[in-house]
Amino acid sequence: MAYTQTALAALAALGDPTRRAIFERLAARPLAVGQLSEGLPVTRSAVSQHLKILKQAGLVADVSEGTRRIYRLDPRGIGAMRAWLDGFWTQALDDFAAFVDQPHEPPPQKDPA
Amino acid sequence: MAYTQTALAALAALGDPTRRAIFERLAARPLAVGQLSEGLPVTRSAVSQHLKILKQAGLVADVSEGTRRIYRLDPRGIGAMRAWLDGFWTQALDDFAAFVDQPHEPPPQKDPA
DNA sequence: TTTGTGTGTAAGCCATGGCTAACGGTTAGC
DNA sequence: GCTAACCGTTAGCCATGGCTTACACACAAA
Repeated sequence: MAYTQTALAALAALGDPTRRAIFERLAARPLAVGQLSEGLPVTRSAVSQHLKILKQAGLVADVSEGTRRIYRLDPRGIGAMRAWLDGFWTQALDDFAAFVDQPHEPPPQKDPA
Repeated sequence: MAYTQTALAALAALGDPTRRAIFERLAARPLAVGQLSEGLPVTRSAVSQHLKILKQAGLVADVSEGTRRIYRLDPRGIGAMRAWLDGFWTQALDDFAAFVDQPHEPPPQKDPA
């Protein structure tokens, strides 16, 4: 499960509101750094720093186009997060069903050691 | 799309490493707060504060069991995150395919207004 | 009621990290 | 060559938030 590290980095990256805004903005269409910063309440420098983190997390990818640098979504980070979440999805449903079906189940023992 | 707010709160909550550790620990099995803090490098008080945030994000749910309080995973928050991610998944694949199929596509215009 | 267990909460400290300003580097065009 | 446009990086400031300590509340057993 080598995707775990990528998934954790992606989760940490998308924990910041500004990075989520950048991510959602790139989902609409690929953009250069300057265009990206125009619609955001922070400096182009801040956007560049966030893009570095998003890129390391596998959430975005960039392509040089002359002097400009076009950023777009990268499926790798998103896929890693999806796989990570799916691991808990069925487990959460099972736990939920257990509490519904057996509400009087004794609680887990204090120290099974 | 009322799940968006829940998804954003869940993303912000899982951005913290300690909260991810709590979340993964609860995925193994439901636990009380005391048991939860025993396996973590922080105080029980810190765990309680994190659980409050995770609960508000719809990621965990709790049930009173005498004086103890059993926490388990809540499918709602996880489902909201999955739905939020799926909205970008196909878009990311499309963007990726566009860059692969047409690498010489002209960059987006500077200001379409 | 009294005692002990289990938990949530408030106050405060302090490190993490997001932000701006300034600089340096690269490319395109003249 | 020179100039302009675009971007990444650094240094440093400062607010956010995670942590601990101490306190307050709820429940169970005696």
